[in-house]
Amino acid sequence: MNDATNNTTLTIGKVARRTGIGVETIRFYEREKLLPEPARDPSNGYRRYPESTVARLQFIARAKELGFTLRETRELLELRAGPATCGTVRAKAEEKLGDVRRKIEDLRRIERALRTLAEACPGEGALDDCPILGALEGGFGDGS
Amino acid sequence: MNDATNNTTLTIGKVARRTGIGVETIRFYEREKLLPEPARDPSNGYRRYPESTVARLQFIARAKELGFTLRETRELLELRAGPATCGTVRAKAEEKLGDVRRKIEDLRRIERALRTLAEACPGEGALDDCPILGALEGGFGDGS
DNA sequence: CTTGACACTGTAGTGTACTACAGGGTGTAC
DNA sequence: GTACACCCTGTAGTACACTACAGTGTCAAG
Repeated sequence: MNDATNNTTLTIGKVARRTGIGVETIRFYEREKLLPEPARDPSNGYRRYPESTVARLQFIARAKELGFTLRETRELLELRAGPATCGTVRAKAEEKLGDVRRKIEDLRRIERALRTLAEACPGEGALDDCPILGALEGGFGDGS
Repeated sequence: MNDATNNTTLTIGKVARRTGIGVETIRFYEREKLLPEPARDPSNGYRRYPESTVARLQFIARAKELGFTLRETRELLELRAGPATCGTVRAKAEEKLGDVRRKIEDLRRIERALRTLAEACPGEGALDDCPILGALEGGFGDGS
């Protein structure tokens, strides 16, 4: 992450506009260790972010939308930056894989229920005429 | 959801133990309209929940883990209970389907990156020896 | 130089989602 | 009757994730 070969760095405001994440939130993420402290412009103390920060922040935003807490997101990001050995990375990656696969499976259930619902409601009609309106329930928790 | 034919109803504590969700949270969900108000035992005013409440609460818990806000969860649950016509249900269900599919796609990306990571780290070795440790980044936001 | 946007640090406040508690009532076993 | 678990309502507090603000410095255009 050294931009010595590429001089393009961004101020915090530029990063914010690029990502739709507020400057205050970006500084918050730095405090929470989701972002590394960026280099500073020596002449004014302003943060200078590498271009890669944009992708990192977009990852963080998406992870939040997928139900990951900030701590979990940080752990995902640290997989490549933290542990000392490859074996540790592998073990942690596989643990996270289990979480991710479960989320996918659950979302698939919701998708199926919603699709069934949409296909069962082709047009006009009272709700009483849609016998599959209970499709959303029973799709969960009981191992179907 | 009428238990006239099935007398089994549950007190709030039983529902809480069955679901792992606290009684106070259950009452909170009722206030937030995620749960309908249950019938009451006339002799003491206690809530009596139908058996189906357990599945409903498990759905709510899982939806939260999947990144749905309570409002979004409520909207999902209201798909079968709210709008007046089948056509409206269909339109809303399809809107939600879009959200769900995007979440699935994003999770798939994370899954792939994690799998790549795990497979690239077969055992011991310094992190510098894992050239794919950057797999997590760049997997997002750019439509790669 | 003036003006307005942008940046800084540190503190305070907001929204969401719970969670705990106070005070009091109910049920059951001993 | 006692003790304890359970229930009720309503209020207050906590955790998480931001978001706003105060006071001050910096930059760039006019």
